[in-house]
Amino acid sequence: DACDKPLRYNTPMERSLREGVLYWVAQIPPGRVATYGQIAALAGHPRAPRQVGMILHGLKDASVLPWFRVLNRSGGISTWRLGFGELQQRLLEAEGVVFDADGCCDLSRYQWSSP
DNA sequence: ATCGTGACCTGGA
DNA sequence: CTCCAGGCCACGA
Repeated sequence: DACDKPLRYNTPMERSLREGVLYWVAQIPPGRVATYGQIAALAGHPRAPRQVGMILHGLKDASVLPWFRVLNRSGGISTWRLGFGELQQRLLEAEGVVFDADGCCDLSRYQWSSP
């Protein structure tokens, strides 16, 4: 597991969502990206992309999970306000992801599709 | 236990 | 294209 926080599962659905998010984010290969909505759908909660962000935000040990490969629907970074924007863009650029002047990358080129 | 907040997205106007 | 409403639920106080 990629999170050192004790897992409090109130319902099977929570278990599914949290574990699904951690699992699917870990599957994103270097140089590719996924969207919050995509991860939510893969985890079985197509209407809960917001919670994906919350779950990633709650990670204590973020180093073992490629959280930075998750972008918003326009291929942009949603973590500027939290101070992670610079880091996220730098990490992605180090993997070859190119951002345009608007701070977005071309999802048709970089978005990962699950096998 | 409740409550407010929020790394988001979709559909309709 | 923009704006708005509603969904969804983890998280921390």
